[in-house]
Amino acid sequence: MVSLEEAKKAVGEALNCGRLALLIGRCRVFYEGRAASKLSEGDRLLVIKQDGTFLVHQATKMHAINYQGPGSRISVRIDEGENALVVSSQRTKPLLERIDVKFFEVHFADSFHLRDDEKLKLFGSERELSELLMQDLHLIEPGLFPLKQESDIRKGTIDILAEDFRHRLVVIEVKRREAGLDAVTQLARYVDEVSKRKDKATRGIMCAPTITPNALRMLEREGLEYFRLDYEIGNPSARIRGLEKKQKALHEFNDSKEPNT
Amino acid sequence: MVSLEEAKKAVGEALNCGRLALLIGRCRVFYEGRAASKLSEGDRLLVIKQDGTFLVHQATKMHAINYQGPGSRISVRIDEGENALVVSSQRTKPLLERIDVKFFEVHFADSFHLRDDEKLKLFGSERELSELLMQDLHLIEPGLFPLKQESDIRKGTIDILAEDFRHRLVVIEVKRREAGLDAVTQLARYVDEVSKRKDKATRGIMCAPTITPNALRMLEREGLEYFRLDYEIGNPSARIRGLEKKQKALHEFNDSKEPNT
DNA sequence: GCGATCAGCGGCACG
DNA sequence: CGTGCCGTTGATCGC
Repeated sequence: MVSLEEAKKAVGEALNCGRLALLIGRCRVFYEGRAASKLSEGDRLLVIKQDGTFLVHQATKMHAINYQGPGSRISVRIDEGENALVVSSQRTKPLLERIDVKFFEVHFADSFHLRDDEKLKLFGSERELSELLMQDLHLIEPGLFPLKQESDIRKGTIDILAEDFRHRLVVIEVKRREAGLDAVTQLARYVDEVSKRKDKATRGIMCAPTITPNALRMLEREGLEYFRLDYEIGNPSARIRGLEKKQKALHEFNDSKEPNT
Repeated sequence: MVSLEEAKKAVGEALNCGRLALLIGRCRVFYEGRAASKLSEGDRLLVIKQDGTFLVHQATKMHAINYQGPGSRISVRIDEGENALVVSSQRTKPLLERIDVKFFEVHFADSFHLRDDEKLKLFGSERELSELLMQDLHLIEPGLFPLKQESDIRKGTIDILAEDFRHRLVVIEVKRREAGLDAVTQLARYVDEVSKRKDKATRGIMCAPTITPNALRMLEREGLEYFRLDYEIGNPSARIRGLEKKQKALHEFNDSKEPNT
């Protein structure tokens, strides 16, 4: 158990010296900003980082139940009337937003200096897959020629723009995980834009490890193509293992408008 | 400073008693699963929750640099050769994923019991706005009649389905924040689906506090409508303040295909 | 359990 | 600065 005064001192020290502050105690939480929330009394962990990051964690779940990103202004005061320690975070960045955490009891409070100059090295991002695929377009089909990667058009950003052996434009959308309706809609939007802009017949290809049945149905109805993208994540980088054209069998179109005769 | 043995004991105790564990120290982090990552030596905060949540935080930024959601299996061992404490988290849920945090020095390690039965009460969600709007459709235009909220169609979920005074179907998409291209695409998808399915002329209305210029251009080209949604978040609930039809002036269509005659 | 969408999304990279 | 979009997205809700 820590007195409210001691806890206040610990947080103040963290703020002054640019250190990490940790607080554990029984509190209520109040938030108002883009949305609003209330959380009644209970034990929580409060993490305050030197950049203004402000995280209120409950005992379970991954995400902080209330939070504020870097850049928020933090203040501490003791509410004599309620005999509570109030830690507040305020920012003005997207909007005026504030969080108040009112501690009635503090079980732990301290500050720590974290020395850390390292940045995470991440492998297996979509960008990385896209770059790999860019160099191996023949995996999709022979004669496919890369034109541009990350091509900005008005309706968004095309992962890969290519040309096939018949000089048709090909828009390729790469997904590192299962493609859903949103991914198909995205691809359709790009194909639409490119074909109109260039006034050329344009193909659209979705490359993803899997695709939901619904999404595949819509994709094929829109005249787009799906290739199953099989990839492996080595530690220095990812590697494309295979790429296989997939198509629904005709009889699987069981809700097609045309009967099968 | 805490000895590796003591730190191991603290984590073990947390695991046994279903408590929250906090570890601060100099470590390396290794992750492999849906992606892979490496993080070289530095000071970090490790949070382990009773539900298996596993968070590695650096000194800045909101998000944990490496993480694992609830349900992961945690283990601790001391690597005698390297004289390090290795805390690992493994799960199999979406895939086999593991994180290893190798501590060479531990500055702090303890476990805490958090008693907390409360759930966050959040106000101002899209669902809430949608419900409010459902009861005030006349704010959009007189004679608009609500048919259904949260209507599932094959291509997704329609926020509000209504009928106007001419008995045309109206698909309404509500956004609590700025509408972008994706939101417009989504609405267009629903309108397309509904009009085909019911074989009726169908309108599409986007209600959002703001809309990006790009999105507005695309929306109007698709023949959809935008209403500026002005709302306020009181604490017990949100309130719709106003709803105003917005339309681009003709001269703003500077890249329209048709000249203005 | 899968599937689609929301999130106080956050964060990044490019115009 | 906006704007689009990825994310080891996570979390929720409806089927």
